[in-house]
Amino acid sequence: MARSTTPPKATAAAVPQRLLAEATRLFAERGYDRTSVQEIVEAAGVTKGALYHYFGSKDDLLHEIYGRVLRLQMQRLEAIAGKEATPVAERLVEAAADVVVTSIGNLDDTKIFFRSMHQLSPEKQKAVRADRRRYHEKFRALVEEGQREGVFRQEVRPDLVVDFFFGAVHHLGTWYREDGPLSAGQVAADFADMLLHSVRQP
Amino acid sequence: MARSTTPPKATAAAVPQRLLAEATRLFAERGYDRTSVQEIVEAAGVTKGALYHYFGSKDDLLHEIYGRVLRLQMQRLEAIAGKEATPVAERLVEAAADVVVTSIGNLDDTKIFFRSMHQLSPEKQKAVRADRRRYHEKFRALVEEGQREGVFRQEVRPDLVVDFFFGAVHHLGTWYREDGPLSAGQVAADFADMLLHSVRQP
DNA sequence: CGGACAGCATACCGACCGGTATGTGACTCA
DNA sequence: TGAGTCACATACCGGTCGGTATGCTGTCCG
Repeated sequence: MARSTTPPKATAAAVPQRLLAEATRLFAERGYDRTSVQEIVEAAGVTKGALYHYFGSKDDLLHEIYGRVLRLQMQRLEAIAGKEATPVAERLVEAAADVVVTSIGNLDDTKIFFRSMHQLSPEKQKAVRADRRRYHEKFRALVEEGQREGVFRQEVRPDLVVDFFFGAVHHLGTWYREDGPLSAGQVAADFADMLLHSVRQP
Repeated sequence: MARSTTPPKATAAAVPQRLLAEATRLFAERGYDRTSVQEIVEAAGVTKGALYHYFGSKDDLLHEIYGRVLRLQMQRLEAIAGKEATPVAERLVEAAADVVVTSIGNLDDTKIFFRSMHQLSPEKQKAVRADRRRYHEKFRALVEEGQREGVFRQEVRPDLVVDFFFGAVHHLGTWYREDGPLSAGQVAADFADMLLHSVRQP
């Protein structure tokens, strides 16, 4: 790995990246349990020896996917929530629309994320839950900030707002079709609009 | 089956009901693919012979669960949506709150419902999707009715409202805990409230 | 130039898993 | 009373799966 940055005459991408990409595709399509490691390595054009050279187990692949999603979303949320010059209602709308667009843009990841938590080993599951919790708390903080400022209604429970909205986001993986009539931006705008109306002072 | 309506000295309930109950519990806990028929029959106190006497296959059990959920929810929605004397906004709120309470009341069913669609055979999957579609259409009709009457905002897409809300409902199976601080009624009231505020004229 | 090691490929294993074929006792009915 | 059938139990099967042990080859370093 250290002698040449990227093999010049490789098939397409480096082997571990190819394995992860094909695993993502297959996990999203057939589900984790119904995808065999044999199918993954065949799709990537290698053998099991290669997979177990780079990954310790099948659910290491899954854990990688979860880590990728959480890192990306956490980073984007932090960037948006941190704009202290922007009114909180605008930041909430922007964060909501952004997570919808990003979830649709990586629809395979979204499908996997909300369906395959239980297939992780207990320790990895715990780690993922902790990260997701931190993410939700950051999102919830926006709602609480809006309530303190008086722009959002006091009677809604911030944690329920978050669970409500992210239920809808996770569900995207179930019904959204890339070739459907709605663009990611349209869905994002409507979802963010509904979220805003559900919390702001009438 | 015809000679005695219910065996008086049976273990607890009739065998097929017990099988379905244990299967539901196990599917919700470990997932469909990670529950073996051996585990199901052991939990029910019988053997595989009994299971395959009453059910054609493992995914017949799953299909039964889906049918049970859809029949129940469709029936309840029809009862609520049909109250023509009640204003549409009230009917929407009542239907929304009811599906939340019912989903929490049958939390195992809810967990299974939103996770295990892909484990059904293609034909059964098609049938379930068709039923769920009819259910969503009935719910969507309430939104459209409110828009025609002018009590709901025109700019929200009714189908997106439905996908938004039922995403949150399905997600209940992931985060709601029976022993948590929130009662089913509290969640139902808040969810219904958020739904109403997200669609009604300001 | 010769080990050492990374980067795979090959071959193989034991543990299930869903499903089936067959047996068997209790009960019904003619 | 005996033939038939329902309601299961028992035993078994072929196939698949995640994982591993081992072999091979090219490259880099000393």
